[in-house]
Amino acid sequence: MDNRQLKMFLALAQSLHFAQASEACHVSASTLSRNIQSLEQRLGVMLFERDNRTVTLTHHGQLFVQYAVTSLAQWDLFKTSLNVHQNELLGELKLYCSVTASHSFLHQILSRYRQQFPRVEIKLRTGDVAMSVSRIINELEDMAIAAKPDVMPAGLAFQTIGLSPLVFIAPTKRCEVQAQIASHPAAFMPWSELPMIVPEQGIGRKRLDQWFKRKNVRPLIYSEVAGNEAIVSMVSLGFGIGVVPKIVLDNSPLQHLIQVLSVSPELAPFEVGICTLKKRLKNPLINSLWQVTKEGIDKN
Amino acid sequence: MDNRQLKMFLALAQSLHFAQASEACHVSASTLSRNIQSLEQRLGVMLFERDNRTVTLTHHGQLFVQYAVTSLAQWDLFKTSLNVHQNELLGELKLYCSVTASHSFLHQILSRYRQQFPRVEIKLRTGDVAMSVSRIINELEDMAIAAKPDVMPAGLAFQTIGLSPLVFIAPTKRCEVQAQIASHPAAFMPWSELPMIVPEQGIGRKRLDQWFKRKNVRPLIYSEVAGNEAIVSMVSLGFGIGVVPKIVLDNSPLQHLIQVLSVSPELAPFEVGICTLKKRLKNPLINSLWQVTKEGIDKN
DNA sequence: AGTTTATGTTGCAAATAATGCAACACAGTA
DNA sequence: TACTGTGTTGCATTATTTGCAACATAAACT
Repeated sequence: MDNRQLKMFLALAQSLHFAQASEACHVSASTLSRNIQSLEQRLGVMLFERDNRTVTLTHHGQLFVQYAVTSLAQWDLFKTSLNVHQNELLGELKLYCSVTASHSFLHQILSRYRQQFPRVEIKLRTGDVAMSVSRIINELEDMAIAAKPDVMPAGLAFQTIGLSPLVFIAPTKRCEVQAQIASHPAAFMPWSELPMIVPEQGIGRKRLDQWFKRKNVRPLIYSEVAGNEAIVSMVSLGFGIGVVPKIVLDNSPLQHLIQVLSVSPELAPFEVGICTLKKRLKNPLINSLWQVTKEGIDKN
Repeated sequence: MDNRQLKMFLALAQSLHFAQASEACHVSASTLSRNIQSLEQRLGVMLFERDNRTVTLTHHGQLFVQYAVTSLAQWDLFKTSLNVHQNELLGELKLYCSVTASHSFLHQILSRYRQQFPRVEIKLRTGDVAMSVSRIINELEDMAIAAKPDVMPAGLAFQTIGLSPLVFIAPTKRCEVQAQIASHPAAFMPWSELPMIVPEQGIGRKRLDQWFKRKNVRPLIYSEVAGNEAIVSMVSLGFGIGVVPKIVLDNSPLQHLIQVLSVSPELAPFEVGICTLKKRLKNPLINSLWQVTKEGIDKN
């Protein structure tokens, strides 16, 4: 029937555990539950036996596994066969993203992409993620990995790839800043006296400004820099406190010099995705990466 | 991917005409158009060549026809195989509907149903369609063909099968009523002087009452009867004017004695469907007919 | 026994997506 | 030129899907 539903079914058939399967499919347990119910209703048969403690496949469920597997395989097969007949998509694609994104999100996408479209030359340019959207709109790039803007510019197509919490970071090595932090409990941090390293622009900056405003604190801005990696560097050297998406930290060789501060309220997470101009989605080159990305989201 | 979309695609591939195909699928042309677009986008390939005058399958489209056909066939196959393993659903199903419905809608559904579930005994009872819902709610019947109520009673599952305009009918043979009608143009019909044969209760009655109220006319009710077929009889005999769903007329052996009056505004059409209690949908017997009905809707 | 933990399901409000109408664009025809 | 037939698109409406929170249930501790 519907591939998404088949995938959910298979995930559950494999793990026999709603919570795990739902996580694997990036949906809530209730969604999974209701999708299975709908499948069962359409087939007029129970697929799983659940007794609130264990989940097991019924006989019909086992048969349906076979169906689901072959059905999904045939879909993949067909799509692959299209590529063959397409005589190899050829051309070049200008892609922009931050250093971090190139290590994490982009890497998995591109590796899949390259298998399917080996003849497309990817021109990858890295830079500050805050610039992504404007570079797309000005058509300096074909596509970009970007943070989801709070208000989506008209004509921009955005597809979320993942979330990353936005966290406060501080140096761990002994220094003035570190001393200030160590001498106060988290709830009484003297924000107006702590030097901040803040992004020059972009979502991170906006979130931070709002956060301080809400706390009614005027921050002490030590310096404004471009690029999340730069923030990590500055902070690790003891210049002050910074704010970066957690994923930047995870990929940083400097992470052992950094500690995450717990603050309240937490900052809203960073939403990372791939974007391009809507009108350019018709371009086969651009569409190809767009589609591969879309499928990549559920496949892990 | 999604069966509904595959069916739309095949319908279009067959007729090569959006308007026709969309009608065959019971959707608007715009819906069909957008579904095809979405399919094309997901595949990253054009399936049809349209030049605003003609529609033709592309090469990729032709390949996709094969895929779609086998994919749908396999789904059907699987569902059939379930029935085999189900070792024949067995039991009896109490079904209620009007005489007319038994001739039209129900007939096609039951013929398909019987093929799939030959061992289920259908206890069919016919009667006034206006009684359907109450008989269901009181569990006198398992399922019923009914007119969709204006406000759906809680716990009632209703699935629309088709629409039928609600029309005014009058006798064609020479008689007093016929003379009155013939002597007035449609726009100046003397409604307060024409004898009406009206349904005792049900949707038809409500619609009619509203219609007169809106026209600010107090109708001359000659008699109140139960059952649309009864209305046709009375009208054909010259007792007065009636209101019935057009489908009743189409199936009546008396239709040559009847004329349809055009009125303004037209009455909202009658919505016919199958209904049962929601909680009873879990019953495999009831569910089986429910599902067969659901699939029957798109298959013509 | 009583509490805690683990797990699937359901009510409900909010977010998303699908739909049809009406307007539009475009190309033959009268 | 006006008109007709055809597919597409903007937009408001409707229907569906979703996730959170509350619930229900059963095992495992204490």
